[in-house]
Amino acid sequence: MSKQAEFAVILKMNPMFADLGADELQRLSNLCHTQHLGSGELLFQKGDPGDALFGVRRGQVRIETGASDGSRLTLNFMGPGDLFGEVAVLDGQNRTADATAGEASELFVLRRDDFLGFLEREPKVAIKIIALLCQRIRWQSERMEESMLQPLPVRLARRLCALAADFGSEVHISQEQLGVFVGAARESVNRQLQAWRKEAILDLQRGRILLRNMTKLTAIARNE
Amino acid sequence: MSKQAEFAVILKMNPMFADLGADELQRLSNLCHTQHLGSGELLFQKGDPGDALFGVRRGQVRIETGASDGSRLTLNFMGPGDLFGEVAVLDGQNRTADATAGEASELFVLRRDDFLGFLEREPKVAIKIIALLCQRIRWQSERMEESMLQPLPVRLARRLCALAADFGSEVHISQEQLGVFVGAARESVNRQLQAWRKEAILDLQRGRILLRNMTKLTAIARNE
DNA sequence: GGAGAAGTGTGTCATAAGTCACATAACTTT
DNA sequence: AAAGTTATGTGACTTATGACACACTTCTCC
Repeated sequence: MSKQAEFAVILKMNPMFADLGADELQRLSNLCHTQHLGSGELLFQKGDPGDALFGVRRGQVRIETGASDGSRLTLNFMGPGDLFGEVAVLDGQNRTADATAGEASELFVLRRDDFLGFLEREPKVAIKIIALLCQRIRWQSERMEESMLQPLPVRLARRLCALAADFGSEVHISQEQLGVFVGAARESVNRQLQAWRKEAILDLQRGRILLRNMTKLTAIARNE
Repeated sequence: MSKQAEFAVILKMNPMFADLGADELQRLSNLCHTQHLGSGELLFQKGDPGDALFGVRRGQVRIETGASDGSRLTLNFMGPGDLFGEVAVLDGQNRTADATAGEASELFVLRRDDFLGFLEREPKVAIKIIALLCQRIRWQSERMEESMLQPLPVRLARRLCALAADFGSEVHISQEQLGVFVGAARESVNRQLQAWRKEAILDLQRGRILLRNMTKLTAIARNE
């Protein structure tokens, strides 16, 4: 499979591009480049102009932010097939976090200029993108309002389910970071996790959470 | 001033269209129609296709939602110069609330089909709209996360400031509705308002709040 | 003008979750 | 292996806010 075809598949997996026709997708993929990163190498940092969209071909990229005390908090891991920077490439705003390679990686790169040129030549695609952004706005405003009003156990269960979808039943994250994710104090996170451990829903290790009973966890996430 | 020129001014006032050039704006305004509504007349209801964007030329339109118990909650008032349905016109999704005329009104109407045709002819405008939608997404995710984590007094002060910007120092809203707005219980809203009344920040009347000291209120909203 | 509805003011209580404080456990570095 | 650092576990306390209950006031409509 050609590089371009591989990129097209990644794009197609992303909701933002899922609606595009095969021909449109192919013309778009033709604009991509690739870039190699050594382990630990910086891809971009907070404040850089958002001049490209990236897809991970192999390796791993960590999206992290430097906390005020100098420590770093990981916001997300991007593995093969993941796409990031979709919004930046559309509006060109500065990056709001840093991205570094967790291991030697190869990325697909779609430059903003190329993408905008494409949209100008294909206004029908631009309109599809507009519709998708609108959906995202609606979805966001529904979810955010709802989600932040949910009690902590629900928010926590949802986050764990989301992480499980990406990493399987062994989630590698500290309770501190989990707290940042769900907007709660570390201690509260710990107490809830302990309660679930006693119910055999999960097991805890230093820096790791082992999900034992996803059925119960998703039930809690649904807040029934 | 022609009808179209009047509509162009309204569009220009909205962040979504503020970046458009005068020529683009003029071509867009030429697509508008007008529509008259009698007092109490229904403009659209929840579930209707979002097939147009509206601007209020004169009168008042209430955006409201039917609660499950049959009572109605007003989500917003749109007065002369206000624009609503911008998102619906872009993505065509169904309306999520009802709109009825609070008094005899005249509206500018920009139909979705006309607007999409315009975007197809002017891809540069489509790209500007995309950038604006992206901004809105970023803004939303920043604000929502931050906003819901703020204590009640801050959320309340922010909402009052926003209402003051639209209606001046005499805000006509029930404490119940205010509670819905900020996601809090009516009683909690009342207690906070009482505290502010004692500090001479505002005065309370049935269905009305009179803002006396915007300086203090905005200070609270900034959460300093 | 009387009845009922809608809006407001307040007391009491329960509870979720934050904060602080400290103990313990697990990794790292030298 | 000792020392230091980071992560986790837990108790005690505080606080904001929701829930319920009820009195009181102001509107609306026959």
